[in-house]
Amino acid sequence: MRHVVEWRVMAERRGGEKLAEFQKRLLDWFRANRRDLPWRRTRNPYRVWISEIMLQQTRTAAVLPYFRRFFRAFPSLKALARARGDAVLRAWAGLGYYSRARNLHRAARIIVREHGGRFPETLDDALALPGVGDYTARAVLSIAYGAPLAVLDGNVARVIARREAIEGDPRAPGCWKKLQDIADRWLATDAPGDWNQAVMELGATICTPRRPRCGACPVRDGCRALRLGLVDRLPERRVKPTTVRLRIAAAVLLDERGRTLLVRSSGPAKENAPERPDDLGSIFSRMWHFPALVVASGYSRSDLERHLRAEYGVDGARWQALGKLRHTVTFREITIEPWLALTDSLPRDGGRAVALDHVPRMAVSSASRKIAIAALAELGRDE
DNA sequence: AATTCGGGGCA
DNA sequence: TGCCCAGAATT
Repeated sequence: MRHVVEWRVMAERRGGEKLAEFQKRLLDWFRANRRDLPWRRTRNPYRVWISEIMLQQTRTAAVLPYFRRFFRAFPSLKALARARGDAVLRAWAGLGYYSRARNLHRAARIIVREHGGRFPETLDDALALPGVGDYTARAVLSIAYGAPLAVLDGNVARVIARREAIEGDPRAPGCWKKLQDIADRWLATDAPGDWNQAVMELGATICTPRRPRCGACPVRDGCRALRLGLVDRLPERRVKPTTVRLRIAAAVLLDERGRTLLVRSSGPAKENAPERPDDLGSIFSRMWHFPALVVASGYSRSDLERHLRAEYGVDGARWQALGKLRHTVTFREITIEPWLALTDSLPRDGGRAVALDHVPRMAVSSASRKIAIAALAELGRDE
């Protein structure tokens, strides 16, 4: 028993030494090789915050010119808070994800109003700001204030998945949690900001998604993926079934009282039957939907007319094509071609007649909602 | 849990 | 073309 306890203590000490050595090697490498980026010149929380928002899903090279320009236009958090919304958006134009700019502006005003113009220092206060999620809050607080918080982003996830040979899709909720736990354990608490940046820098420049440069890696000792020959297979690619492209024609019938026809597809032949990609019922979430037909690219309106007559015994007069809609559901990418058709009467059975302007508020799939809104918009234009 | 939001680099 | 990226908000 005594031996077991001693062995455990020894193992933990060895683990601790290994961790400390790993941390030192990576930090030394980072401090010697860090890129000289404009947001690394001070620890000004405003500067760090702006850079982290801009860097969300965006490459460093793309951010550089925008950061300089943005910072010239809005040199301080208070200047940003005072600015007009359209001025902020102008400075953001071309960078993409424009809700980032809107949230940034809103958050600046909140910070001035509620935090005396200084980026908040606690995790909860930071997370309460619009546009600040788990990653950004931890990044700003650790880099600007030295808070002991480990970040987890795409780079860190990849480094951890390789070093610890973690299998599974990193973005799956369970796996992400496990990765965050490891990131927390790894954190060099005496230099959280440098540590976080070091791991991300490693992922961005050495431990890259494809063709990582393991020969140049400062911490290749202790990398399980490298030892097991799994570097090219980790992290696991996200399982994304090949998308099926599908074209659907849908009819928005309209009688004189402003009512339209909704129908419901019969379910699959049997429970747990493999789902066919062109199963209308599943496309519309097995809810009420407009009469629709899977069509080829060269179909004509008469195909849709024939379908309506055969299935529901209804004829349309005065057809009008509405704009094409795109709808994505899991592994399907659907182009919907909605048609508006005036009719004298709706069928008594085989479906239900409801007011068209009521459809968007009904329990229908988002595809049906989009179609109804497009039809209503078209009708509104005529008036 | 899945989708949306953008633009660019790279194989 | 498809994938990936210093993610967050919404439904």
